[in-house]
Amino acid sequence: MKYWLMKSEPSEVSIDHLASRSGQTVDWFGVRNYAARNFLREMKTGDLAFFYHSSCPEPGIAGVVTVVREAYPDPTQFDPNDAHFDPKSPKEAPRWSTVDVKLMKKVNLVPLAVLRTRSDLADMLILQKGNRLSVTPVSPDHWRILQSMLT
DNA sequence: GCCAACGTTGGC
DNA sequence: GCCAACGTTGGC
Repeated sequence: MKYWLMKSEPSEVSIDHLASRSGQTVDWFGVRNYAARNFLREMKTGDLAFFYHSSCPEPGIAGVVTVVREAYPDPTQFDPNDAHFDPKSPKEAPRWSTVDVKLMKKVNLVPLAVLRTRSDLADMLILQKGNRLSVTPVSPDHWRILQSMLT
């Protein structure tokens, strides 16, 4: 089993949106970056991920989710009315994938500013300068450390 | 709103 | 294949 960190803008899908959905499940639509997409395709049912709020007043880890459906074509790439429409994505070989994730637990936000104070987390991908990947792997060590910080 | 960093596009 | 231009991300 692997560990991940997945960014979402709370104005699009927040941890509370997820909690209020039927089955507390949502599909991770809209990833349009090849490196992030490749990580989505590596995910297996049962993998765990931190749900991270980005591009908002207080970015940070807001919850834990688990993968309940492995990668399948992201339907929004074929919808001309969707902001994530990709006219160049071939129907027979869809460019973009999504997975379904289910809420495990909501936690008290662990702010990015706190993550940055931790020398034992300094090499997390999310904390590297210029990192913009919306889906990143998390090492078992980092996962364990972060678990102990969640309340 | 600013801006650094990065990814993608497209001309050559 | 190079690289300039452009668009996007995302923290601050």
